[in-house]
Amino acid sequence: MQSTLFTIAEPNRFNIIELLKKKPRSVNELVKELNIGQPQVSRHLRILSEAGLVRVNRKAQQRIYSLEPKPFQELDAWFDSFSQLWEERLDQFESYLSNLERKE
Amino acid sequence: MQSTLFTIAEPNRFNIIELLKKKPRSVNELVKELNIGQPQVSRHLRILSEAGLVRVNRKAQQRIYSLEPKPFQELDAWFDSFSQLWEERLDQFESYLSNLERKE
DNA sequence: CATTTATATACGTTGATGCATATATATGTT
DNA sequence: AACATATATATGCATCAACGTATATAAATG
Repeated sequence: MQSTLFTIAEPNRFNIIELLKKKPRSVNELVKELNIGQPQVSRHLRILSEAGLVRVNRKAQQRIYSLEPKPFQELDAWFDSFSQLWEERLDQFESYLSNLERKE
Repeated sequence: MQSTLFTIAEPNRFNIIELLKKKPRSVNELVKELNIGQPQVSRHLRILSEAGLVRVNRKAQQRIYSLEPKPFQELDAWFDSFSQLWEERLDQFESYLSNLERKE
């Protein structure tokens, strides 16, 4: 799951993911919307594919790429586990407030 | 927010974050729990600090590092935006099911 | 079957990043 | 003030990953 994060963090791959989140696209569509060459797009798609983040569907000569939900679910869950962070801080703030009250 | 992701994706920084999530720690505590040298830990903490992911509190010679909640909240929200992915798939599955029923 | 369109791969170059070693700074202790 | 502890920074080196160019494969079309 940590390697998933690494894969997503690369700026171009991040942009590809943002585009694919809206709707599946062919390689050429991605090339037009990004500012990198076709070989780079193909290469990043390959990396995303090997990481299990996208799936491919053939349509004539085109390859239509779309996002694979599972890894994103996992990361979503991981980031949820940080919610304790701000909840604890809120608790601390509340006990600070009740201390104030006691003093008054 | 994308740069935040990039900062987190580095394996050692990821581990540091996992440790700090449990509780704040001094540099030396982190050094003992990770398999890298003190200068590297300090360097990664600096990067995390500049990215606004951690805060420092001095305690004698020690520097106690802890996580800053905001950026994690942001990423949590970003990954939530992917939930549409699997919900849509679920919708498709459901309409597929109701199609089956109609045919029967 | 030759050509066009769509995509993938190979290769060399370059820039970024992490590490180890050495050193600097800051605080505490005697 | 001298020394010890805790942390930060500087530097040189090695590795890795992304890019561009060129080329290969695959499918459609005339």
